[in-house]
Amino acid sequence: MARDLLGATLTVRFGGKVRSARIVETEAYMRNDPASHAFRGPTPRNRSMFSRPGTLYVYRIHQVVCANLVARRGEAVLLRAAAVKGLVPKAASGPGRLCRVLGISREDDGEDAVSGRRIEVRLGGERVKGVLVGRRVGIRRAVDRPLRFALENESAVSRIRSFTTG
DNA sequence: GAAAAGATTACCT
DNA sequence: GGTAATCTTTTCC
Repeated sequence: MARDLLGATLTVRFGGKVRSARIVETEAYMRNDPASHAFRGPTPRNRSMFSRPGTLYVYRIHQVVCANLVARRGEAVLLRAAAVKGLVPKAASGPGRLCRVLGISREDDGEDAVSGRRIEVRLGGERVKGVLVGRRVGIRRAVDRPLRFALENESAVSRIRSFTTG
């Protein structure tokens, strides 16, 4: 699903406005994955990660928030970068910047992104080409698993140098 | 209760 | 390339 979300459209509704973005970088956090927030089972923070597929899991880290989409119960995809319509490419390069520029906050934690009240993810439909694969960023455990995905030739992708495949 | 760690970012050299 | 800022959650006593 992390792969399939590349090229998907993420739409967020503010007050009266709509901001739309193309997802260009993701990471997968799986079951039995020591790097996953869900590894040690449900806690108050990661509760929504065990909810239905399509649920948003939004958490705070340092000074920022990051957003995930639940793939299966206990597994989620971190949205790392997107190309936002009408903004410079680097505006949403990185999970914290992505949430900031799209107005995603912890109040969105647990919301459904498929039926889409405020936030909606719509898959592109066609299979994208030129997918880069690499190690996940910023983790200390399970660092070697190839669970980071990004689109080639997208300047919104963060830390492009660290990819191993592509 | 207290301490440590962290799916980051901005700014430094 | 490295590190400080900053604050919430988890874990441990």
